[in-house]
Amino acid sequence: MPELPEVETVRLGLQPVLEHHRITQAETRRGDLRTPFPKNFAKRLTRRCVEKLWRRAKYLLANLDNGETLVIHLGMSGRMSVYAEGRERRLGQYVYDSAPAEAGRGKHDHVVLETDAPARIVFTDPRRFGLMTLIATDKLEQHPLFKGLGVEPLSDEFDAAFLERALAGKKTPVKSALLDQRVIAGLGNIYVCEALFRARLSPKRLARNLSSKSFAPLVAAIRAVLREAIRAGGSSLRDHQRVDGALGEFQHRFAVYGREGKPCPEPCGGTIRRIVQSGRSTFYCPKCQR
DNA sequence: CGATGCCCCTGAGAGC
DNA sequence: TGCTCTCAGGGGCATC
Repeated sequence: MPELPEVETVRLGLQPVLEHHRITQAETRRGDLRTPFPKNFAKRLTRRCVEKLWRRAKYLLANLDNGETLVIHLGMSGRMSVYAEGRERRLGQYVYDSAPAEAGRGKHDHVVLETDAPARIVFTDPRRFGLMTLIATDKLEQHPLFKGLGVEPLSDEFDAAFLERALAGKKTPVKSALLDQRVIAGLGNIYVCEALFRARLSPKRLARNLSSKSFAPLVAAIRAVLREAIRAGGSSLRDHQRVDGALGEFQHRFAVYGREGKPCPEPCGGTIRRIVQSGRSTFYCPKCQR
């Protein structure tokens, strides 16, 4: 589920109760997610202060005051819920409820953190494709999870010249190239489809065959769709929610994703098609995407 | 190097 | 309130 905008939405929601706050208690409710939790995971989190909460690609990272970083990946169905202790109150843009006794005791609630905000943070992940681990902060960049990651699409580094260089000579379809986290870090299936639609590029075009003048509009489309999606709180299809349980809104603005058989939103008269590329669904308008 | 398929796992929705 | 099938926002791995 969660692509860059959803992870960023979760980060913004966690920030007020996690950044510059101390973890007073940590609990894992099973031994593993996609991979086992590291040795003494809960113990190593307990009494640590979070100095900074940030995002790289689709990973959430919490720098701790002991030189380790808590790394979180939401996989396909991962979710974070925040409950503030005590009376309901406003923190940042979210309203938190006090934590009911059962919060964090659900079938798919795997990790529960208490912080001195005070707040309870619950990680829920039915499919368990998510990941939580601890990595020495000064070795993050060399770690296998991060070593090969490409450019952040919302950074200044990501421009037409970069993308032209990155895709040069690639025989793979542009859709697959944009999904490749070694090229651009954080794009997923939804936003690649939406960005290609906005740039009027066929997902089937080979990356190396894009004309030089198509990179600037493609970069602009990627950045715009990500920014709009973040502003909308991400897309809620099945699992994604804000940390207060509210739904994202961007799914109502999809031009092509999940709209197979429906008319193209442009007045071209085309019909949205679904094809499969690298094992994932691609949605596009064959009439206006060339 | 690149493309494809399978795997991890659970739940939702469609079709019967 | 059945059963079976397909599909899902990710990503790692094996294979050809």
